[in-house]
Amino acid sequence: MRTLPGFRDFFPEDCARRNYITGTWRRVARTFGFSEYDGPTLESLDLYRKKNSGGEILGQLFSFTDKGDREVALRPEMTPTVARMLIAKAREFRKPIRWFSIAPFFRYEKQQKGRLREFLQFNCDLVGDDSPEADAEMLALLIETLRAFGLTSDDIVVRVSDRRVWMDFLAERGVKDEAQAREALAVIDKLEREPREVLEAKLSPFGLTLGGIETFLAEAKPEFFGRLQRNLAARGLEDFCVLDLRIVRGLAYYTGLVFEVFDRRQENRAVAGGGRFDRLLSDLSGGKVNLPAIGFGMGDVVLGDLLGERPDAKSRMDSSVKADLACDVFVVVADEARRAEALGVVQLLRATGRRVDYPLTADKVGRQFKDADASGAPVAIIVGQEWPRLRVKDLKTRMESELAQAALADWAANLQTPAP
RNA sequence: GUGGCCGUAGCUCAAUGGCAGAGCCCCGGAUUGUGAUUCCGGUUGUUGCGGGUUCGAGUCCCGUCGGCCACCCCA
Repeated sequence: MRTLPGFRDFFPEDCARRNYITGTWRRVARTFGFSEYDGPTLESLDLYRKKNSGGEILGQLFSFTDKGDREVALRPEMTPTVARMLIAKAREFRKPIRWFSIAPFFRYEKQQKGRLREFLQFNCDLVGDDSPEADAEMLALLIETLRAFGLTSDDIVVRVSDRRVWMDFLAERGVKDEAQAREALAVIDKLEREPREVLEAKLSPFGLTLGGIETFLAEAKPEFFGRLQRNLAARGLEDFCVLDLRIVRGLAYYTGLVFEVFDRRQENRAVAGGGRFDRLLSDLSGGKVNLPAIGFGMGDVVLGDLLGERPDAKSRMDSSVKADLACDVFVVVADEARRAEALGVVQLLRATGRRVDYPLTADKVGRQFKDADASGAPVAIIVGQEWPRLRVKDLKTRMESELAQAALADWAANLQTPAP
């Protein structure tokens, strides 16, 4: 009895880790004025077959026929869903639209490090503005999100490219047909991975040479990148980005800027990726809605691995996990005859919003302190013979003081608890 | 989907073809109102699963499932 391959159980500690990641995503997106939205987990298979996704995603769909004979698929990405939502109500929202979502996705592929069949993804989209400043704003959001986890420009890098640069390059060399250009881009996408001879062979049908492309890669100084860097420099974020025209990305709908985030040591897969899709909404709506858009996705799997590997980021995550799992107060029932009073104390503390644990049945005081320690509570309230006075024990310093029962509500209101 | 390596207690691992073990974790105890560390005791196994070879298989062979890595691609 175990989970299906690529699917996960979330024990409390795993859940706390997930809460840390999703909570950080949500917090940063909100600081950029983004609103949260969501869509259905299950979609019509047609949504992905309309060849807007393309690439491998179609082959990785978790799809089946439902009891009503509909062909359906668990969503493998958010962009088609958000595109449909935007098309449905495009006129209702003030532009540019700033939306984010945090949701589970499914892809049927062989699981390995950084790749599961169910994962969470943070999706951010900026719709209705095609300016380079909008591009920079999205990269800033991406970078700030990673910074919020304690990652620095020594840990990660955003490799930035632009498909328009390549389209111009190809057009100048006679590759003008769009389908052909797309095939050529697929070869360029493999520059890092395939041997030179194979690349040469694949490029020659387009009238291209590997040498020509390498020269272009080395010498090209596209104008867009300088503008992007100046915008990011004004925010102090310029160290996070490098121009890397080798990034092309597999999804078919990208039209301009494209980017992927990697750890500097290149030990993991891409942490996040995205780009500009200025024609997707128009294409999907048959021209009814014509809004440019840029977006990115960040998965929880590679990010989680990376956070565990970087000491600073890890200690940040660990302390959040600890705070998430801990109680605020442990009530010790030192005298079983005072259990009723102890329950009153528990009730009062909980009413103030404190997380409270206590022994459900009679237990030795020594055992109770052990449990108090394990509960993670920084402080214990001891209810016993001295009632209506209470003893307050700081579980770290082991110092005790006395508190009148009548003063308990005020004491609880002033209790400092670490932010989760 | 293709290839390589791996699969023993909840976890980390040990056991020449010859009685399946250790550490950690967990639970209980060390004269009844105070939790570090310590000491004592206890539970935990269809050796992933199914066949085969052998007097005898955790160990060798075949299959299968699962995991890791690479390819493919990407969050």
